[in-house]
Amino acid sequence: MTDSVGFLLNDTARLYRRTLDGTLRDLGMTSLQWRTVARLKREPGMRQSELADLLEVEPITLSRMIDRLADSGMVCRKADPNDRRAWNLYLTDKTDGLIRQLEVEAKRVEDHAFGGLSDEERQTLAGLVERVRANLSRKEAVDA
Amino acid sequence: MTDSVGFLLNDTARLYRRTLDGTLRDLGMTSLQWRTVARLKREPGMRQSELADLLEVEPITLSRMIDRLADSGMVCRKADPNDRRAWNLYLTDKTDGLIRQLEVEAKRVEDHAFGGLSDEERQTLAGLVERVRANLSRKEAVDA
DNA sequence: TCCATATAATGTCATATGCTATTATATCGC
DNA sequence: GCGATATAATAGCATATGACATTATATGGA
Repeated sequence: MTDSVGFLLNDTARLYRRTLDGTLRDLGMTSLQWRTVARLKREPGMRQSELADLLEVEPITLSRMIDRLADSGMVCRKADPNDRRAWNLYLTDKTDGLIRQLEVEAKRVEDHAFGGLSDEERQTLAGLVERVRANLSRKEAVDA
Repeated sequence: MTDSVGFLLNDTARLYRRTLDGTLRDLGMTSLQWRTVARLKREPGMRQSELADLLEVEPITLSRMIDRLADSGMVCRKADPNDRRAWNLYLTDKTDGLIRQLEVEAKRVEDHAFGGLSDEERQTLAGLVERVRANLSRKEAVDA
């Protein structure tokens, strides 16, 4: 089992995450926090339930994560004008510098990880991994 | 950031883990538990500290994990004959059937994940990922 | 309209994990 | 051999997360 391509893929991703988490910790953020911020940057105004779904955590987990990010002034909640049960989430200006730092660090880790691979090899890798991802995104097939 | 090869690799591995975790949960095991059992199968008699190091969890975390596995009769601790501080860890006969089931399920997930890729493509993928893993295993280079 | 059901968010409790400290034992330098 | 230091395992406490329950609001059917 530990020699399979699946194991190799996961072990590599684990090393990747560990490396990135280390640099993130230096910036005072956890992995879930930066995923949260990165998503909000792409798509501001999301509801908590949408974001929790995208990040694949429970709504209550995201709720408390947003509490902390709001306490530290990085995220703000605004009442959803169309649904009084819901909040819309936005990044504050305070996060701009932090996000730039994160992008620099993420780029640094990526350069490290894919160092020595030509552009063509990177594209080949991306294409193959994308096909694996597409397979895994098809829910039904595992038990088929 | 979310379009990079690094993100793709991690997202794919995350889907892979999630799929496997789902089938493991049906067998009543968590991801850490099956990693623990798989390692012990490969190398019986390890000390807790060695195993914790391999699994990249804190010794206290593994200590409690072994408590639970021992309670359920899957692992047993034997006193290390050469070091009275240490335990040697062994799987019990009870786990044989479970490990076979795990291997079947792991194979099923792998077939699902890599379906549609030829043997040649799988080898290409494995080779490229292995080079990425080798890069990430070199600690020094991220900040260089 | 009004009731049943669904949904958004959050509180409570249980569990898993990490940090720090503690105990028992081993190893190293003299 | 003996004291200082290192190591194996574990306990106490703090934190992060998930399952379940609860509240407020929205939606759909009679």
